[in-house]
Amino acid sequence: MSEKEFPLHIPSKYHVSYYQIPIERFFQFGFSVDCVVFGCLENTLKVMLVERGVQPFKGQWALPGDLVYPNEEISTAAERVLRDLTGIQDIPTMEQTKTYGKVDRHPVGRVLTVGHYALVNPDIYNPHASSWADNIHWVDIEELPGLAFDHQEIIEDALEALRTDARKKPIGFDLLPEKFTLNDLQIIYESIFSTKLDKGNFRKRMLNMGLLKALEETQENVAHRPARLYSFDTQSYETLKAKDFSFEI
Amino acid sequence: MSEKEFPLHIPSKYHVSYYQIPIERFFQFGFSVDCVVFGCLENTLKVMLVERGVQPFKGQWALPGDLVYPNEEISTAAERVLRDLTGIQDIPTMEQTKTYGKVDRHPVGRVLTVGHYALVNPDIYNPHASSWADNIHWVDIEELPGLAFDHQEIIEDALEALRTDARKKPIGFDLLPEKFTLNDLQIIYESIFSTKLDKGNFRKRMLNMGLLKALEETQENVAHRPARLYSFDTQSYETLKAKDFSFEI
DNA sequence: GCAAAAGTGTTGTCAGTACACCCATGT
DNA sequence: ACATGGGTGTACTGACAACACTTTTGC
Repeated sequence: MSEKEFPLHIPSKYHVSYYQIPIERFFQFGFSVDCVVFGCLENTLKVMLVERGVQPFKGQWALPGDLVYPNEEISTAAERVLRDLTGIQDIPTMEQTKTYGKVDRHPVGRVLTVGHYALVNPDIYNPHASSWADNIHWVDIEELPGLAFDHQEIIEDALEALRTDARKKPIGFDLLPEKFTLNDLQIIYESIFSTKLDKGNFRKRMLNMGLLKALEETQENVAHRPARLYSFDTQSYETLKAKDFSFEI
Repeated sequence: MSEKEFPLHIPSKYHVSYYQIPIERFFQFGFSVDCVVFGCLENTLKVMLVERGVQPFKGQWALPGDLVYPNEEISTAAERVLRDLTGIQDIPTMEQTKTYGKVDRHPVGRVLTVGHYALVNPDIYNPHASSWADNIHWVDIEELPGLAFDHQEIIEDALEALRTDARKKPIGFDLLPEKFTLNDLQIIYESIFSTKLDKGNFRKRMLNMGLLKALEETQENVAHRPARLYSFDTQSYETLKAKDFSFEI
């Protein structure tokens, strides 16, 4: 990308009249996006952290994030960050959480950042993590290291947002591969909410909702009765949503 | 406020190395806050709108909002907007909702805005509205006029956030005066969720939660049996919150 | 007395919980 | 055979919805 694509288009057409201050003075903010990427590895909810390759905070652990280009949409920027990191083209879930703008949060100047959370499934993150293996780590949400900027706070808020959303929308499925067992699903929810759930009751609720398509396949090579595999029934979800059905957990 | 308080402090210490673009280029964003102020008038949930006094969109209906000063916190800016408008010093509820940043959302340049919602009660908004009477209106949420910028969308999202929060936190009380009847409270919730609720069941739930202090006072000069007045028991709420009690409606 | 809204009580249903039990597979 | 997790059934309970009823005021 060339410098020409970054014109400095300071506006001058209007003035903020009430204080007699030229409006250019208000156009000196920097602006970034940060992504809290959740994944489920080893039956635990983890967050993707990177080692920063640029100043400030070079070498420290941080969330994947970047400055936004002057002509780039917020959501596009967040998707770009995640795509550059993992190669994912279509991110199933990417939600804005909150915006952080403390005057002194960035040593370079006044930089606001828009927090996001994303959910990725094992089909995706396994192959691609290796290309950046040195500086991408999946970290248990209970064991976060010291982080650059206010990224600790951003993660905490993202986790809260994830928990709220997970009660109302079937986003747990986005953390699973295409085919999964009911136990896989239960583990996801136990991990998100840090609780234990009753097996029988969990199964009944999930199956009664009509969002699962039972496949003919079962697990293989397990030292116990093999579990049936299911997949998320997107079509059924869309029809149910239309009739003011609501996912509740 | 003088111009001196608005220095142009373009940073130059660091460079974004991966594209060889000087970091100054990324510091050309404008940044504002917008407030969706909810109040309950005539037993209906309303939103405060203002007639814009400056360009762009001068003369059109819009949300109260303003550009943020380079050394001002986001929350401070939102409180300032509301204080300038209503004289309120301590806003009981002011929550960030979402950030809007479409490239073309502002005709002057790239301006991001952080949406907020605020709840105000009749004790406050009645006296102060008159000082700006010409250009402040309370509008029924079902009957919004055409609005400047993307303010329609900001209101819709704020209403959704209000509804979500109102189910989990006792914020309905912030829309009421100090002393209120159970029916007043019921009307608030009916208005927020646009539904009808059963009187008996609503009373039972509210009283059982232990968040209401029954006063010795009753209504006066009503053409029916006068209702008992209640106030919100802040102290009880704090103790209950500590024991992982959760408000649910 | 009557209208109007405050305030109380009763009943049935349904969803969630706890928990016990059987089933199929690898070693 | 037995360990392991998959999968099913039952009984209890407590919250909530529906609705009928009594009470207190002004006119």
